[in-house]
Amino acid sequence: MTLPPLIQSFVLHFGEMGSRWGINRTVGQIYALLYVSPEPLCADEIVEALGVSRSNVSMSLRELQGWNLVLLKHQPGDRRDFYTTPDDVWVILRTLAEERKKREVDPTLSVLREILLQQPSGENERFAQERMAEMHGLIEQLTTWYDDVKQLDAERLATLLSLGAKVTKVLDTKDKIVALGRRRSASEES
Amino acid sequence: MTLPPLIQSFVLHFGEMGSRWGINRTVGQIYALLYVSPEPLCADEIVEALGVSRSNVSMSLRELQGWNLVLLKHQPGDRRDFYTTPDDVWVILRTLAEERKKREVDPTLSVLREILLQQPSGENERFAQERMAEMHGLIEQLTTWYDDVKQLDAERLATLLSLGAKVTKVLDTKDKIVALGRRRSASEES
DNA sequence: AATAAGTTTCAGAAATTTCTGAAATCTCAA
DNA sequence: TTGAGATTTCAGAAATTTCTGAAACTTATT
Repeated sequence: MTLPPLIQSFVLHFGEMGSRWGINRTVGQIYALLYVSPEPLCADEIVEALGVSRSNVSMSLRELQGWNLVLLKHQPGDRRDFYTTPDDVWVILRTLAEERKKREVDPTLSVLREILLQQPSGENERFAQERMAEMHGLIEQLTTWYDDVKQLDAERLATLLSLGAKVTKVLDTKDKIVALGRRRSASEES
Repeated sequence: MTLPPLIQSFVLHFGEMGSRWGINRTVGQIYALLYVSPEPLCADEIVEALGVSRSNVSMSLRELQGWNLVLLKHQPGDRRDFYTTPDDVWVILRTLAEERKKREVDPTLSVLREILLQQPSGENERFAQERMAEMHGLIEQLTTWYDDVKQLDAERLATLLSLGAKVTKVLDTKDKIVALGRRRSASEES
């Protein structure tokens, strides 16, 4: 691997982190490399930069495509495939969230649903089912919220984010105003 | 492994899922088992239930303790350690979020910060640093939001969740009311 | 201090995952 | 149709992770 030191640290870090997520080292490194490259890279350039085998790069790129984390570009008059990452970090975040949900949350949700349909035999199973129902409920709440929020355009999302917990303050204020309005119209009626 | 079928499916699923996260099969299975058990279990009961070695159970329990995902209980007059999971699913969620942040996000943030302090030499490094700054910015926004929101009590959190994207509607309404208020006081002034 | 009941550690075995090189396949152009 | 340039596949090698059994350790009790 022969990369500028600053880029190399980044790439190596993503390689390490890879294993904490479900992805492997090479996949992480390739992603990092593409992310910081000004121009799309072709497979051989990646081989060169990271010092791993051609076939490994091929398989890893395939996996990244499965995650929708890389884009394929073609240079006119060149038969090779060139790869980049989407350049808007928010887009990347959404994709990541979507894919992780698909792989990590949805399967669990469907296993839970299936089990909850069954008839428990015995007290232990009954109790277990109750616990699973709690878990199922929580996950469902979270995914509903997520499905809802992911529709928002970047701007509103940013507003919400920067407000953070202050949103509850706004909610409180609104309640007060509504209450005030009610009182007012009540007194007007009398 | 000799468990009621309904519980067995759940435990096995968590074992499988385990590997999609960073945790291994046994750790996942033990967690699932404890989660659905009405009473705390001791190590030997887990060995019995899952059919894995005693030492494996010991190491896995240790790892779960590292994640703060299990609680140690003692029965009076019994020297053995008994384990459970917290029973409030919201507590579990918070713990999970906290620990994953610590392991997956914080290290990246600190690597990024470190790299961003360095002086880029050459155009490629300059560009890479810019990209890293974008990533750093996004992560920082997210963690600030998270640090903020995690303070909320369960009730408010639930309200926020169930509102979902509707929060923005409330925000819009509030803006209108404020605007209205401004217009009113402006006309009073004139 | 000896013992007993329990837990942890750790070196190596077993299993799994990742990576490679060689061969197969694909695809466009002549 | 052939061939050159490129990508993909896949069987096995290499590396890593997980799991086990045996030994070491801890701590309460006699």
